[in-house]
Amino acid sequence: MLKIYNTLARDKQEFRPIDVSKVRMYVCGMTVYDYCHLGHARVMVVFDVVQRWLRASGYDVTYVRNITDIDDKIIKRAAENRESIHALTQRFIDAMHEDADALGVQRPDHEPRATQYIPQMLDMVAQLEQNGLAYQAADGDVNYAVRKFDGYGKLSGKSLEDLRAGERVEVDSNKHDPLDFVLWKHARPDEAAEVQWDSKWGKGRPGWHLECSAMGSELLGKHFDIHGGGADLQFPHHENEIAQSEGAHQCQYVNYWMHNGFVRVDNEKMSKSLGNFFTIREVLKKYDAEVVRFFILRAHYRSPLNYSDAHLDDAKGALTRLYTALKSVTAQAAAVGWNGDYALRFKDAMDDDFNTAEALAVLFDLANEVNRTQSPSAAAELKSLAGVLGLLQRDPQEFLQGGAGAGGLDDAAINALIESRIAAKKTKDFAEADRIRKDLLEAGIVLEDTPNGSTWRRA
RNA sequence: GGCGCGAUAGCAAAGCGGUUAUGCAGCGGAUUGCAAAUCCGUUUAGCCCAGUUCGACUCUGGGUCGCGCCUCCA
Repeated sequence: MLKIYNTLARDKQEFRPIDVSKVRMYVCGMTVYDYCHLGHARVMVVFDVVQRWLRASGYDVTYVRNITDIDDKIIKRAAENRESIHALTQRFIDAMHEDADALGVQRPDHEPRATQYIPQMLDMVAQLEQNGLAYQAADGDVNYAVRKFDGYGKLSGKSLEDLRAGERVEVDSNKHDPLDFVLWKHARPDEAAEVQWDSKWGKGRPGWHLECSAMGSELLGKHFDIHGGGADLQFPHHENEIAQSEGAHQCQYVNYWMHNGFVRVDNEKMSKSLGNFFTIREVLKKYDAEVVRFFILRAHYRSPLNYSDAHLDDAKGALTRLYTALKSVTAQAAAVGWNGDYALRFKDAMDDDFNTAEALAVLFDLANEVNRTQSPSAAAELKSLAGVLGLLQRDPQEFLQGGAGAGGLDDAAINALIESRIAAKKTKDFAEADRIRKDLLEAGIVLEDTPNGSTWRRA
């Protein structure tokens, strides 16, 4: 039985979908005005694994991950670049897809863009206004009246009084209450027509929180199973989503809220504002994408994850061990059989709030068995279980010999050197054989002699 | 100030009230011409102080330290 840590309950709970065999899941995706960084990579990989595990468990999953393509930062960046909003966002949507594909992240079933759901958002504002939860302020903005919604704070565990004590909320005299948030922003005279939509409250554009509420209910219904995102979205974004959706629809919005932990650099949150971020494509120049995916899945999704080259090197070494086991024994393609000891341990780990760290430990035990017994069925099990996590699906040789940098030895040169070393060994000229091996090692090539000849991999 | 999370061996990172986590690194052995890879064995743990218990890294309370949210953020 799958258990999920539900932020709403602050506890692990047994997962019971609304429809017995179906799971409807929404994850907050990217605001597309720049390249994705490692923090974005974590959300994508973590919820990709959630989605994969739900499917592996037999559920019919509908997975939605939105794209925010209208927002203050996008408008600002487009103006700086002197390009249209559309050109800017399309460019970074394409880049995001490249990054996600490289990391083995499967495409969600739907990737709704905010600008394509403006009518649904306006309907929602109208419904909120009708329910007495929204009002148009003097400046033209339509705001959400937070104090009129009873459950405000139930997700983040904050009370309105506590928030007030924080004194960090900017005072805006147009709001009835400083904690009210914007549903519909009135158009400014200097803003391009591209960022203005007509509405009964005048020209304007949606507030950030509104899109997820509107797109979620449009694609998954007013009440769905799982909503995920980074821990920094818990408040205010997800809290506001609940206020909007439940305030408009008068029913429970989401049953299970999941939040992944941050990627850190030097023990600090990786973020745009701190400027301490590494883009995915930057990291992929140096490390294999599967190594990055493995690095992310090595930690539990709610734990902090420290980024450094040393940690990536460590992940690379660990993944190399798994591929090395598969190199020695051919694994025929096989569906996962869930009756074996390893498979059951793996399943228990994944069912325990997606404990990928534990699941990977099972993979290493299985790799030991493969190395020990050279059993093709054990190798097949290793490959199929890893496949559930989106790992180990490549040809081992390709992984182990991949990553040649520019200027390095190519395969032909390596093989030629190996041939001459074998010739030297035949004449017992070990000094020459060792010299060749040393030269190769200095070029980043590790030789492994086996009874059947020599193989190589990149260090 | 309010709310929340965490502290595990040299590094990284899990489970668990009593029995080997796991990966890397180290040490000993097997194997090898020597290595590498692999296998076998093995050294390093559980922030501090109390309490509960026959027994706590694991539960409870109190400290200390770190991190996050309260403002855009995955």
